[in-house]
Amino acid sequence: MKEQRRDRLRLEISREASRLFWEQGVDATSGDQIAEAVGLSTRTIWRHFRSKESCAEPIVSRGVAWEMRTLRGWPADLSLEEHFSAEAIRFHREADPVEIADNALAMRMIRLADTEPPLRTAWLMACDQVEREMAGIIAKRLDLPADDLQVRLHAAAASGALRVLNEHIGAALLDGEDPAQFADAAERVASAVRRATGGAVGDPVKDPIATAPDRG
Amino acid sequence: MKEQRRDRLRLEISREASRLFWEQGVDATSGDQIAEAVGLSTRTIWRHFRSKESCAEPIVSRGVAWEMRTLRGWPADLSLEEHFSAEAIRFHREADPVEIADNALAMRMIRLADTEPPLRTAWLMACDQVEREMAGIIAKRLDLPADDLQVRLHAAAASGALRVLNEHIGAALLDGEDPAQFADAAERVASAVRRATGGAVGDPVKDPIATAPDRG
DNA sequence: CTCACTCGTGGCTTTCACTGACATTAAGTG
DNA sequence: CACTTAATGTCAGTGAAAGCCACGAGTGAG
Repeated sequence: MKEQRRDRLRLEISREASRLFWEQGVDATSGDQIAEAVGLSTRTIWRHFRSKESCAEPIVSRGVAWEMRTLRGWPADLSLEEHFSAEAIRFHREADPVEIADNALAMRMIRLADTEPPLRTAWLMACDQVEREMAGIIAKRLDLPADDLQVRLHAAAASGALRVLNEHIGAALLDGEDPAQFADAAERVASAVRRATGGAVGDPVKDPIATAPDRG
Repeated sequence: MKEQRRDRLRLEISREASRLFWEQGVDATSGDQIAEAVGLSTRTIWRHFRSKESCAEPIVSRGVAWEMRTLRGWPADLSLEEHFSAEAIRFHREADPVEIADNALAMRMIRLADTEPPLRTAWLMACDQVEREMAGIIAKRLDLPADDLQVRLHAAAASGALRVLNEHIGAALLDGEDPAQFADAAERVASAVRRATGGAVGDPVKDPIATAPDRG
């Protein structure tokens, strides 16, 4: 089965499962219900997900997908603040409605994770993946091996901060707070990462062609 | 049932479960086996633990119990380096054999968590608890509410760093590395926390009676 | 002491998440 | 069209977890 098609199906299942989890809770949602909602047999659900809770993983991962994509494309000659702000502006222009809907669903799952232990494990596992990927990005940026202890410490601290910000902003938005209040989310993430890594991650690692603007 | 008695029983179950997990793997260990090893009925096991994997949680938590106790007793007028080093020395003098055995078991579980996803979730959940408690400690120290965003960011970054150090040192010890190599573990933890919080957590928050020694 | 009451536990039973083995279908290829 | 292959469906398990009821040990009141 094509990787792409497989992932799309997993995402489709995850959307329905997340919706049901949100509407009636995790415990009250059975594998049969998920299967029926997607229009597949129950057996097929278990072929694509090893557990009921993990059905939420693809949607939950999408909650940090933008951050990860942005980090992966972080040019060596830009500060984190510069890059994140620019990408955030670009995102607001090119926002894909499907991605926005998935994001809202992801926020709900992360919020649910506050009270539903099985979902919290899914969220923490997703953040664990983020941490591993971030270790790779930081390692490349600092020109160190990916399993270097210092790199792992930076990755853990930075991804921990990223997780807290995601939980905080998501919860606030679900509580009906004004989204404009988080227009500076990119700067907040950047400064949190910079602080969590003691300044080791955040600066340009290569001289830009032109002089960089000051960062205060 | 008395809190204390209940916790002791949970710990007893956890010891046996962890031993079986280590000896024969998580999948190969059944709830019945755990029950038989402790001398309780299977039904009672499920009354005390919501899942098979979570049977490892109390032992896993003990892997960070010393750090948490030490943090809880961190006097306002000492730096983290000073306090941790002093406590580490004290621990080496007063080491309780039972605690040492539990610690070894905990290290094995954390190592197992590398390859067994269900145990990894248990480890991450334990670290999540550590983070929450650390948030309380940091909040008190900085005289801020426990749900303050900055406090949560510090707690996440600090507990993430603590987790990585635990994984790193535990794995090294299990691989037979010389324990003397980690004699400076306390300083490493302290400096990692200090760095992960941008220096916000680590300094004394109250003038000591006498002048504090320098910290380099 | 003893009756009543609570609480932790054991055994039996059920539910349901999840798996293995095999049948079936759909799509591609000659 | 027959043949292959991959994806899904069907059905009968397995085992983790929960419901239910009963037992026995403690405890306090009378």
